[in-house]
Amino acid sequence: MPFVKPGTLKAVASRPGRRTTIRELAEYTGLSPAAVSYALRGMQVSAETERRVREAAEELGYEADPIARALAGGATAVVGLLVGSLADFWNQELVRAVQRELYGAARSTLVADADGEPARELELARGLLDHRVDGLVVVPIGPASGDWQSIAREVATVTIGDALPGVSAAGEVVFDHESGVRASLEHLSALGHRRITVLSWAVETSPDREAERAVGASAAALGVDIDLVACAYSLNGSRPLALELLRSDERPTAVLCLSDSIAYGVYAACAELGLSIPGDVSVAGFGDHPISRLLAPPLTSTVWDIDRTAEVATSFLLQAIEADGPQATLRDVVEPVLVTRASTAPRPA
Amino acid sequence: MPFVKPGTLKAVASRPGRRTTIRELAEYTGLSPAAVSYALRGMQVSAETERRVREAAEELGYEADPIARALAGGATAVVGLLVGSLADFWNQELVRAVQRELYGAARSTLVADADGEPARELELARGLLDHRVDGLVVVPIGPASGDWQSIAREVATVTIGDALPGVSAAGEVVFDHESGVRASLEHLSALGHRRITVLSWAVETSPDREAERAVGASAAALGVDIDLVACAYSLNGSRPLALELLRSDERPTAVLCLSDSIAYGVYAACAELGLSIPGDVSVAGFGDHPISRLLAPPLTSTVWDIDRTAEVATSFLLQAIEADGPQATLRDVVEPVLVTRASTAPRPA
DNA sequence: GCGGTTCAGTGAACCGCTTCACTCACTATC
DNA sequence: GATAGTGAGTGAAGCGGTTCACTGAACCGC
Repeated sequence: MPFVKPGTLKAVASRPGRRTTIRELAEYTGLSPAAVSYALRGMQVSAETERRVREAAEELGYEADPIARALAGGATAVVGLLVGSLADFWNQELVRAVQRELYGAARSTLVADADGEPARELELARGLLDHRVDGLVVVPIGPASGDWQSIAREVATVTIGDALPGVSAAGEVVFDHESGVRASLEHLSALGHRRITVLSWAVETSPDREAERAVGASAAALGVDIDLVACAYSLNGSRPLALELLRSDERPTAVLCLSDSIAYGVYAACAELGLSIPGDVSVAGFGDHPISRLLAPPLTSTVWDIDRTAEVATSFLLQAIEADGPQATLRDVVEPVLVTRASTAPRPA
Repeated sequence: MPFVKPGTLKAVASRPGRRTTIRELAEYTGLSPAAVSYALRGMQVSAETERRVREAAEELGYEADPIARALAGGATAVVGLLVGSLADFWNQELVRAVQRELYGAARSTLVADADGEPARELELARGLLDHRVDGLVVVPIGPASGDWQSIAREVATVTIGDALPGVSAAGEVVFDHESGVRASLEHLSALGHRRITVLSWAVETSPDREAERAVGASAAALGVDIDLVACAYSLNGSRPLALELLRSDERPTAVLCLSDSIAYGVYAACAELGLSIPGDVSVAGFGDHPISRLLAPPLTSTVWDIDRTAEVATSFLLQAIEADGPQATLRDVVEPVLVTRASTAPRPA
């Protein structure tokens, strides 16, 4: 609480050396520390006592120490946020949005960044647990595993984007990747593109992901040729790859990037090579970061509503934390909306 | 440590229910918990004992519990990162960069976002302290105050961007705003602009900031008219303001935005109003976010090297944490580099 | 051979909160 | 009217480290 709620400041600032402890509060109210502890959490005590304790807490500016509370097994009001890559702009926005929601719920955020390496995910998650986070929000990039299951059993866990199959998380906000991919490929196909390169960060890390499977399925249905290529998750990561790709003899006429950040790298590469978008190559993104519409040219992309995603995920998490026991998995599917802008155009003759 | 260092995973995963404690390790080695504690931190014990303890720790997969350590007054390996606004893209990148540096130093990050409200800063900083962060990285937006001084005394604090005057922080990575502003205004002035609007997020929150003072000084020297306008720190915040500004009868011919994010809002507004950049209005940013060069048109901006800033700030912080006592303030000045791109052009006739 | 250091290691208190097991007073039950 | 049952509150034992004050042995020089 103190981390985010008003009122703290004055109190803490006015302490001479150290903060008020529960024992002092107990002494002040003439109760035992145990009673105070219960009262503050609204358990076991009479209404009258609770009122008295709260009043005293107010007067003395008492705020429970999150660290002590954590050690004793209580809640910390800290939530862990584990993202696959902070270099990805969509994820950056997500962090902001989740942070904001959690601030509203009087909780702070321990952020961990797997930096594109799936192998780090579990390690980071464990680290978050070591810090006694009350809950975990994960944007997974790696495969599910038994370790995840055991983590999900230990702490309320909500996934965003892809679910962790076989893991009974407290909540899942999943993207309907399949329909997003299909819509994008249909769009490009309708523009006459027959050879499309799909750049995905997940090709190697979780190749059986829905999105990648959808690529194959849609391609078959549409009769287009697809090159599915693994690509780092960021502007700087995708630029070199895009350069190589666009320099090759068999340059595709269209590139679908499974993240806007990747598309930005393609833009940078095109600029370097003097290629025109969409004159020489059409580019589509995924996620629709707020900046994408401002690019030259504005990027065709698929909207995954960041604020709503964060809001739903947070609400799932808070519900799970309150419930404090295994519940049925809360689930929400985010439907994509394809926004066509000037970065995609009919295939050049 | 466990948060980030390899080796943890196996160990922790293999625990049946709970992790190894220092007492178990003591029993295993035949020493007292105190000796083990000292040994693990390389104090007071013989080399032989230290070796034995480390070996045993390895075998048992022992990792100190950060929470218990924190309560007892030790280090947590958590660093607090307080930014003025996570809605600002430059700050988002900074968070990523700092995170990355800290990961390299086996530390995790508690992120707090003042969301553009200076009044929240201190409260959030206090909250970070409650969580016993070993250090604090602050990108301040509000004024300095005695409270900051007391915080800086309690924990190693490094500021980025603006310093907190009067506060003896452990480190300061300051931007040479003055020279950045001067270069930008000279550039616009040289292009013939005589009425320039400067959009700054700091006008109200810290009006005596160097950057804002520099605006006045440079304007006088160059003989241009300046409107210094307060503006929220993000795309969505600046767009409405920009709309209003550009719709007015006295539309400026040039806008200098003291953050690229603000410039993005101006871009969005121009798009809505059908105004051409730089045909109708020249726009310059500040910070040079990696995306700025990809906009339509590419944004003239002032480079503040994010990765280097993060690197220096982190190294200052780590030095201060190691030193663990008041030292002289470490200081680094980041020099701006103006990059002129297509968003600025001669004043329309 | 003796007082004085130094070094390695010990025991116990403590950080501030939670919770278990228990008491005590009071009410409901037969 | 004795017994069980309940609700409110207490005491003390943790949680897993750190650290202070202390002991015992080895070493020092004279």
